[in-house]
Amino acid sequence: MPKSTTAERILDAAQILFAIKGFAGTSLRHITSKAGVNLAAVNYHFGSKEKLMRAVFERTLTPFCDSLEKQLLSHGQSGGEPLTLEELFEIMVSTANNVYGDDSKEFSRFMRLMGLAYAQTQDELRGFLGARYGMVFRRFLVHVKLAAPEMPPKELFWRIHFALGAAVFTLASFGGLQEVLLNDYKMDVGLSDVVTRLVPFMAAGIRGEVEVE
Amino acid sequence: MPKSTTAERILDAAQILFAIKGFAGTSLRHITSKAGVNLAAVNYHFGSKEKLMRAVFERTLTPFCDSLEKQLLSHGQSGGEPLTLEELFEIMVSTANNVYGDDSKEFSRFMRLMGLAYAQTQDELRGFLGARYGMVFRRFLVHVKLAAPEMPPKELFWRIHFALGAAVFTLASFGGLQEVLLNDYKMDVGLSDVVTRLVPFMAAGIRGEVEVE
DNA sequence: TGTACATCAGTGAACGCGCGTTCACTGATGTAC
DNA sequence: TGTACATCAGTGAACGCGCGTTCACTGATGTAC
Repeated sequence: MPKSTTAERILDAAQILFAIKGFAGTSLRHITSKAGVNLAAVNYHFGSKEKLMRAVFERTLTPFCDSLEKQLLSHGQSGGEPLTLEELFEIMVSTANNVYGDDSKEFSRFMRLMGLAYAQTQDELRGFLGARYGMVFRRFLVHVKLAAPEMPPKELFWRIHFALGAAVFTLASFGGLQEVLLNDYKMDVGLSDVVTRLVPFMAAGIRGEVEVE
Repeated sequence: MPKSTTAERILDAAQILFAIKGFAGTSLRHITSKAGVNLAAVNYHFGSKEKLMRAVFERTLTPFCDSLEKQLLSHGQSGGEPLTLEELFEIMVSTANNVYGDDSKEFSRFMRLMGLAYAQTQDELRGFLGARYGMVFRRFLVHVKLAAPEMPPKELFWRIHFALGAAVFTLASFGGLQEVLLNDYKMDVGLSDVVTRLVPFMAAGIRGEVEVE
């Protein structure tokens, strides 16, 4: 029935389990039994658990970053007005939507992985991600600077991370928060609902008056 | 030389290691060897690794939450003007400063633990923290609502989580970001620097115009 | 005051278990002559 | 076309290791009579 290859099945299972239990909390036996493949297949296809984790991140991040980069480049060379903060964030959102479709489960999983990546300062994952995807991030920063030219670089640096934090943190815990809202407020919300609220929040936070320095 | 008790030494070591490597990634042997105590002492004093983790969170969170609650209560019953968003966040900051002194290492560690707690939806830790500290959080929410009375509750719910996300995420990764700033921008920043920028960001984000619903 | 017993803090060694990884092996498919 | 060999995907079983936990034990301190 499943047409996917062994390597793909492993990646699928690993992505789901890493997002739930974290890297150290997920064993290769969990992954292979969920994927319905032989235990030794992980080391055969990926070499080690560590390399499997990189492959999971790479498979998730690469389509998103490639697509985002293309969007940013096309806006950068048109020579017109620089993008506003709202437009920039909307580009990120629509890129994510294009890549992950309307599968909010997968999107949430991706965000949980990103949150985990940040949580794990310790190991070499951060270095790997920085080396692999740092350029896209820096290109994005350039656009943010153009959108808020009067902001001191240091202040802007922090505000961008505040905004990213708000996004990653909220979207990674989306499942849990959705539950709270349903139980305490009797309100059912979708992921797109949150994203729609997130964009103006980030833009307003970044644009706010500079109070120090 | 060390006057602290065995249980305290274990808590100290566990807090540091959990913050760095996460819960699953830290073994009791790491903890006890760092603490310089016998391996069996963890189960003697705490019963299990799981209960040790709860004790770590409890020791870190309780002084902060107790102090915060006292502050909020004293402002709540004075019957004067409701607190502004900035004042509310400043209360959080000054409470944290009072509790953790100016030891930014300890503060960062605390934030990393909070980030980890959010990252781990899976296990029962979230439930434990919700049951133990939910009331302080709800009391804080009441004050936020008073500070932004015209905001629809659902919108406010999300914006508060956006703001918390910005805070937790940034402060948890403070060490790493500090390094980036030093390498790429040749700028050395302290924790208080970031907190000072964080408060207006959160306030501006929450106060921003409502665009949907 | 002395003695018997209880409680407490801590220890050393072992327990079974699940971990990531390795290895010899199978069987199918592709390639060379 | 047939045969020999190489490559590839996958497997089953075992490897040693570190894991959390347990247990019988020690020695110091406290309490009762």
